[in-house]
Amino acid sequence: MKVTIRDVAREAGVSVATVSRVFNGSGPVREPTRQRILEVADRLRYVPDSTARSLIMRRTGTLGVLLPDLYGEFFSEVIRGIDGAAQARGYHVLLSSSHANRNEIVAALRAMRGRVDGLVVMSPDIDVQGLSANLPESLPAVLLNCAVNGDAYDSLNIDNFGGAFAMVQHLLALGHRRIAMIAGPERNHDAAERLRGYRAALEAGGAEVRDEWVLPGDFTESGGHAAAQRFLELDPRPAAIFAANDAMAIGAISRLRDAGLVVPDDVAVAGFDDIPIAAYVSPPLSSVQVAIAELGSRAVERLVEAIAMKNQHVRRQEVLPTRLVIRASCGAPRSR
Amino acid sequence: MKVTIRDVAREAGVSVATVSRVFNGSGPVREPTRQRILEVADRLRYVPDSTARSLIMRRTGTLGVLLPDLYGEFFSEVIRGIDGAAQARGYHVLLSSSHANRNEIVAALRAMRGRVDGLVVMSPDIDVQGLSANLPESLPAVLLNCAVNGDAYDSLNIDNFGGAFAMVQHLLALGHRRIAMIAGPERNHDAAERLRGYRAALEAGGAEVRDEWVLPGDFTESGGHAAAQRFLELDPRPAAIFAANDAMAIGAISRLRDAGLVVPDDVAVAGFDDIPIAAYVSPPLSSVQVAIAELGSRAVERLVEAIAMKNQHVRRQEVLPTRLVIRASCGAPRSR
DNA sequence: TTGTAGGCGTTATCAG
DNA sequence: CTGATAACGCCTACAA
Repeated sequence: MKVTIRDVAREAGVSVATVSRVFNGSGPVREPTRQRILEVADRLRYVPDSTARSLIMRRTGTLGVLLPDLYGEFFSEVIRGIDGAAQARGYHVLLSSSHANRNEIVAALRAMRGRVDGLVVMSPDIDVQGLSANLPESLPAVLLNCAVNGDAYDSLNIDNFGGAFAMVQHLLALGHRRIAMIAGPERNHDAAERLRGYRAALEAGGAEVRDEWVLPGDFTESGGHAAAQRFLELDPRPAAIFAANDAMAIGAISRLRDAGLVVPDDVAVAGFDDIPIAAYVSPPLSSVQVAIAELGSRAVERLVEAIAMKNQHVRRQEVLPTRLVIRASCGAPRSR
Repeated sequence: MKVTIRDVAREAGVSVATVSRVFNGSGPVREPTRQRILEVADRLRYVPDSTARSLIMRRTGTLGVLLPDLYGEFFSEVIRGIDGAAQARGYHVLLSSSHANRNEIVAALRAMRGRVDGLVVMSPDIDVQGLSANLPESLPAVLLNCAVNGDAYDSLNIDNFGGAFAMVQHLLALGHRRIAMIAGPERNHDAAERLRGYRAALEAGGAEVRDEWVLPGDFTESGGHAAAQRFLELDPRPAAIFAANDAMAIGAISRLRDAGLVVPDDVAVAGFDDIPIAAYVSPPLSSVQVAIAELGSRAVERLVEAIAMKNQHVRRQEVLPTRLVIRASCGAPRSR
């Protein structure tokens, strides 16, 4: 049978209240009594039942994390950041990932109700409106990479627009005039912002903007590969490609190489995210660096704060800066 | 205030027992009554409190997952497999990752006690013995990639030895006689097995085995990069490199290229894991494919089974097969 | 078919 | 300082 606080109390010759006080540091307990209780508890291998605790304390000590169907290193880095920060603050992490559409997110959200003290929700799919209807007002939450409209939620975003703008600006400065883009998923917020940054930079630089130069993609290597295929059929063919993320950039480079093109001599390529592997591919990939792990840890910090404040705090919309990392893949165009 | 089962009962003019029966499908309830209760519950937005449920039912509906400090795509794939399988079976996933040493694993293990119905533990660090002392006998568990000694635990392993053996055998068949290896972390079980497979294949093939050809590594790209640096200083220099994982293989290729060497013409390279990106790097990387996501989902399947059987089932030690994926990076040596 | 009442293991509020 | 005892929200015999 399971050993409960009663067993310890009986064995130590005290009441359950005293045992409880010892384990919670609440209320005073005479030192000898304390020692005896601790000794007995240890001998009996007593561990407080966390379920019973959360029932009466109305606190689970758990943070819920809802993630979409993420790929590769981005996913693991975000989790690493979240998990690390949560552990540091004494919280557990209840993870639910691979949610493709809103219905799945909402379902997962309901399933987590009551099991967590707060929620980190990453839902780059554009419709957050429906989400808000299913987010209990009482449950603290931090939104990650969402198209957040007003100041109704705590949110954390990457500076997608600024990063894309800066990278395209850099490509222009290198002398590339015709720049294609491999876009991210249709309804993805990050993807949309990066596309917007691309367009804005082209306009600001007085470069040509053509719809046919925006190739559809899906954030995967194979998607980038397929997009590069379409790129090859373009006429005239742009001199550079800006991919909405690194995975697609790498997939694209693979296809270009198969076609006998040399990056960056024939086509310059740049990505977004600066995943760890970007520095090691061939040629090393220029990218827009975002502190992925920090995105996760920062979200947890904010969430824990919101929980402590019992939601009586001021909601903030934070935007994490990006940084250009220039490597060989976007080298200056072949001089002529 | 929170809406409880009592509120629903009162509002519907029945007892809490009936409401409970409706929500659990336990016991018979007259249809009209059922409908009325459901309607009231819906209107009141009643959701059963999972904490109270698990307290009395002695079941949390949650699976604990303990992972070491994993890198990149391997990590995300395992999680994807675990999470998917858990969701499919109606379980939640409590994640705790980035555990470097045994102490941390043990601490996380204690912290999870009582919060989960079972445990998936991945602990490739060689000392499982200490782990067993801290695993409550009553808690079902499945060990992943552990150096499991006997049949005391349910376990799941990759065929590290067989995969490494097959790949090195393939390199030998291509005509490479001198083959170096970039090893994984010192105390890592998978790494040790892959090294053993490498050595066995060399011996079986009558090829030379030299300790200096085993370069230390740590499963990261930068580790592979550094190992390749040491490889370049070898004299005579082997014609091929077998890296204990893909990340290191990619890091190594990067360093070789910087040195002006062409893969596979000057040096053949092969990796292990076959992470998704392996097919898209330059040159495409030959690797040993393991169904990473399946490793995770299979573990969950086994765990759920163990939970259902209340640990009264026969423990099994399962080994997942690997498959050689040959791409350009290990092409035949330059003819001469 | 439905209701009553006794826990599940803790914490918290009072008295003592 | 310590001990009863009432919640916390729910499930489940046992009765009716």
